[in-house]
Amino acid sequence: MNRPTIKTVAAEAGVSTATVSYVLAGRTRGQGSGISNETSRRVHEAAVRLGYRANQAARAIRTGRSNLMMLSLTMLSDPWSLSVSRAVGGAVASAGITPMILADTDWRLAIPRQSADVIFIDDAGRPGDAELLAELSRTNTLVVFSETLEPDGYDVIRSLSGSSLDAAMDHLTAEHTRVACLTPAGSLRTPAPIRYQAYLDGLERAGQPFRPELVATFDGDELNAYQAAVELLSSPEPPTAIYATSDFAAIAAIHAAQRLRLAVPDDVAVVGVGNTIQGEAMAPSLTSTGPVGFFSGLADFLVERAQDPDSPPRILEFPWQLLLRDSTTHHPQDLLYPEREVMK
Amino acid sequence: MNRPTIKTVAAEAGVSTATVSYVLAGRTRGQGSGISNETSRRVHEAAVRLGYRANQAARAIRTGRSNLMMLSLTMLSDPWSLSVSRAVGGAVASAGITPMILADTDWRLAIPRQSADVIFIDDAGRPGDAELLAELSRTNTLVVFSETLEPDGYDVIRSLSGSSLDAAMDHLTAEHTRVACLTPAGSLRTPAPIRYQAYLDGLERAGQPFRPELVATFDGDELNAYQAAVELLSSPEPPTAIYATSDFAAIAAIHAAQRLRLAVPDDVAVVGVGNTIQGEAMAPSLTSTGPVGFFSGLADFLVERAQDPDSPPRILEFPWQLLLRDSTTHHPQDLLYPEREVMK
DNA sequence: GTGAAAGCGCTAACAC
DNA sequence: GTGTTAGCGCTTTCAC
Repeated sequence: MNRPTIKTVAAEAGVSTATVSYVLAGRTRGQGSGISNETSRRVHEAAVRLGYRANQAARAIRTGRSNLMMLSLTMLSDPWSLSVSRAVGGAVASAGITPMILADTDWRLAIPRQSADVIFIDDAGRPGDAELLAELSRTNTLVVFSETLEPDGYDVIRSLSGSSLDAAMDHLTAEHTRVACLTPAGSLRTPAPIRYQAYLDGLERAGQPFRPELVATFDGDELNAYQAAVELLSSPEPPTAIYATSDFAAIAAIHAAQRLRLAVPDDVAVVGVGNTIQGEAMAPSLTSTGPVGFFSGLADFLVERAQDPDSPPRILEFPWQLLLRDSTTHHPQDLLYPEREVMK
Repeated sequence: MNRPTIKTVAAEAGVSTATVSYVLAGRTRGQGSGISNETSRRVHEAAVRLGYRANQAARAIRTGRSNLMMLSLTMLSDPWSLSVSRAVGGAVASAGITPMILADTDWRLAIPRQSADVIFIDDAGRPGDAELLAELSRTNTLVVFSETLEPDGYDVIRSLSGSSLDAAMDHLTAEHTRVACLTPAGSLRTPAPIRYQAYLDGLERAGQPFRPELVATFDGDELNAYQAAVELLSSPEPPTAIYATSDFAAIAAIHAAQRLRLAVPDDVAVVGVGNTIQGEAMAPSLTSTGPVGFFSGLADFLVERAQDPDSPPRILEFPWQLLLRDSTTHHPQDLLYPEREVMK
């Protein structure tokens, strides 16, 4: 399967490799001058006849651009990841960029082995990540989603969840005295991640005690979240409300409740975090807090960055809102609790 | 951000580029001879100090191998796609191959622009695909999932659903006289895809009439499937059983039923196709038909093919079984209806 | 044990 | 209008 090269095509068309390169790049050469229609036609014909397709690696080495965008998505099954993929897929279409997903892989190990014009990283929060990212950004164009990092050679995408998480907790504690939390096991570290901290703060604001038995943790994906929720809801004194630190966990909690024949929201109210389309579309629709315009904003920024790698690193912030839906209230209102506007 | 090259490292370590290449490849040079420990140490130190990382494009152009596996997954949100991703992620780990997902994109357009050591294509059935794949396989190593294509320069992965789909329909028609079908809109073409044909055949075998109003179609993903199922189940004379041509559609149908306060399986029984982990884990667990050992078998084969691109194209077939679970029967049995063994 | 050098396929000055 | 040519960063043969 000896692949035809630009040389083969040049020979076949009876022109030089340079001409082939120019013709196939669709460029008119030099200024003022161009390539004759006759030559162009011959080259195209030869290329088609031979089944020629440019070697991307060779092009990349020469131009320094791969026209690749890499999305490192740590948990692909998370609806959040799927939303990112979908939004990016739409945004890149016209830009000649191909988005590739690096799934369920630790970017800390994988990035050094790959390259792309721009790399999006969806989880950077571990100790040491700041240094590692600064180091990697010397040789890669990085866009990092993080609620805590500051730009340092790389861009930071941030969604300001702060007071909307508080609003979510207040929404629950206003009517419930047994509010549980469903969160990844890693959340219990100190200092607590912002989403979990909001749970602790919310209880305190409401003057409610912290009960360890109301904190359910899980490792990994929705199946484990589901099992954790089943256990939580099967306990002797089950919660009447669940604050889940992600939409997918909240969705798993609702499925768990339905499995146990508990009515949502009557027997148990559920709120998520992230405001995903999946939560919005499920039944009952999921009350959640999330950034507005986040996915399309992220996608547009990634495309912009892929095309202009050298402009100074930026920070992009998205305001969050609490969106009340059927999983916490029977009478869906169009009420939003708008966050102060912090878009920049 | 001038990236250090092998040259930079060579200068820093006071050796030649060839030596650097050998040291960093971890190879002992020539036969018998080797690289002195001292030199090796100096090179490694220099590489670390400079933050050197090999340019993959340059390596690819030289060796003809990218160590990349491309998974073209047409509908990423489909649990089937996630299972493929997960299985492959596990299988490649030790082989030094990085799997990249090309999501929600038409491979017919995208493949010519990219390259990888091996490319997996998950939907090839359109007219003209056979020719296009044969053409592409001249310059790519392809593994194609298809129930109809034959190997032709590329490998074919096939799951033999045939009689297990019949078993699924027989399972429904044995107890139901209003069996609906939930399937993508594209299925209605002639000739009918095998999964939809099995519905038609099943009705006929049972001597039941075909009722157009019991065929619900949808475009795209689970949200649309969900809506189609809601409509179907809200109709004046709703079905008492649904044959969905995929697990994700079946899962959407169960959610739709739950939304409408219909009990599964009492008010409506549901079977899926594909036997995904999501269907197995949901509540009620989903009766489905699917290949056994498919995902791990596919993943292993992809890795094998990535490492040995030149052995003759193969066809890999996986037998299907009907797995009875809670979405069609109240007393989950461990009964399997084993397909005749056709594994090769 | 190590270095020199060729060349992978492509692009972009520059020459004519 | 088109051809020549110098590399991009890397691997690998061959010479020392």
